[in-house]
Amino acid sequence: MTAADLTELNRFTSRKVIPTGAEVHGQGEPIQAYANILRGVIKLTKIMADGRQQIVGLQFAPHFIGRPFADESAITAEAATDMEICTVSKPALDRLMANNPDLEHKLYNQALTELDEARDWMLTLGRKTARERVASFLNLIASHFDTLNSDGICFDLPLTRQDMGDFLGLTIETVSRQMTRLRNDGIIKVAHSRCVTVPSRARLAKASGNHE
Amino acid sequence: MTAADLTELNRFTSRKVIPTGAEVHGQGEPIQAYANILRGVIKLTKIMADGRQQIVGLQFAPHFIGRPFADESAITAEAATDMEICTVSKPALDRLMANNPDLEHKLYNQALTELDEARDWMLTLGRKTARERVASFLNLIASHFDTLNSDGICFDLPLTRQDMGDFLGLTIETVSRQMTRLRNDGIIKVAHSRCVTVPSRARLAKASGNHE
DNA sequence: CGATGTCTTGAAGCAGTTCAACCAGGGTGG
DNA sequence: CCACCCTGGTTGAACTGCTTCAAGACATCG
Repeated sequence: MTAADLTELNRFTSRKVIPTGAEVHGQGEPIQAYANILRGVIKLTKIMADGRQQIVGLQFAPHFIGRPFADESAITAEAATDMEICTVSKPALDRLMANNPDLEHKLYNQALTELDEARDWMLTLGRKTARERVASFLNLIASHFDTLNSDGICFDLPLTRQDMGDFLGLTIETVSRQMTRLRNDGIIKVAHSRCVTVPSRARLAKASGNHE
Repeated sequence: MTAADLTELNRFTSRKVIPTGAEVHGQGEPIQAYANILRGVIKLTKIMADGRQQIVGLQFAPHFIGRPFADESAITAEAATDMEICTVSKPALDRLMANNPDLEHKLYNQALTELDEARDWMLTLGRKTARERVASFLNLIASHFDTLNSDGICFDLPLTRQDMGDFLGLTIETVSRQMTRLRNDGIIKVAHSRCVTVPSRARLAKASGNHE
């Protein structure tokens, strides 16, 4: 967004710090506000009546969260980590968007990116093996937290094993087993179960099925 | 779209009839044109290097096809049935969109709908059983071709069993087996493998896992 | 009619789930 | 300071739902 957009927006926004697990908005509830992520990771989940759960998207800073032009949300947005967000009341942003094609254009672009990501993930869910799925997830996270170290890329996983399972369409046990397999194969190094080092992005990408 | 939009568009469009299996544009190819579906069904697929395939979306008339603001397509768009489309050159529509926030707004809205649909399907791929997936697919088609009959809703499947498998993340054999199971359970009636009758949408929805 | 592509059915195999036990870290309270 | 528990993670063994492989049925078309 441009500085002007942001200044305009700031008049209707409020900054919030929210803890892991907090719900930003719930599935089936009316939408009252949008938000921007300043720090942390949001997970977007869908829940079936019998409790089965699927994470349908992860969003990182400085992403926009919300579903314009709908009264009710079909998904739950929940803090995967401790985070900081900047909320905007729905009517305020809707008004701003109506008068500002440029803003709408930017949000449109983000929606298209999310659509590309969602479709990428559909391939992962529909056609990849458990090992490839876990590698795909690690690869996704690596692409967002690329703290380069002497031994490669190093990062903390923003998700629990349960969340990883819900994102990958697997059980927690399968995720765990595939993590140890990837560790034994030397594709990742694991310090304390949440802290991962990737010596070679290329090898990880290969394990994820993205290249032949 | 408004009549004015359409008139403007028509100056840069050409109508085409294309047969089943024809590629509208291919994965990894530069995007040269958009299109509107007048009749028939488009399948959007992603293919892995080793040949595994996933259909990431189905589009029906009068949907718009294309990925604005990208030079290259990440997916293949292919005719699932014989169809009629109306193509628009990319530069022409891009120009029109830049000068016409209303048009962009409409396309934005469609992208958001596609995003909702993609995320719905992620739940299907990640967490539903084979039976539920096949029922979900039939339910999806039923919602687009609701020719009401004396014995319920009746329609022709626009996809082969292979395509259904690629859409559902299943093999062709599993799709076939679940179709016969749904038939034996009285949830559908099948005339000639492509022609299906649904006596009760409610029972089908229940089998798809959407209600408890 | 054979020939070809699409669909169904059966039997065996296997990847991922389920169930259960165990382990590690990190509060908390006695 | 240690026993306690509690949450999150790992590992093992048995099971099962889907896949794989193989054969046969059905329809359409030259």
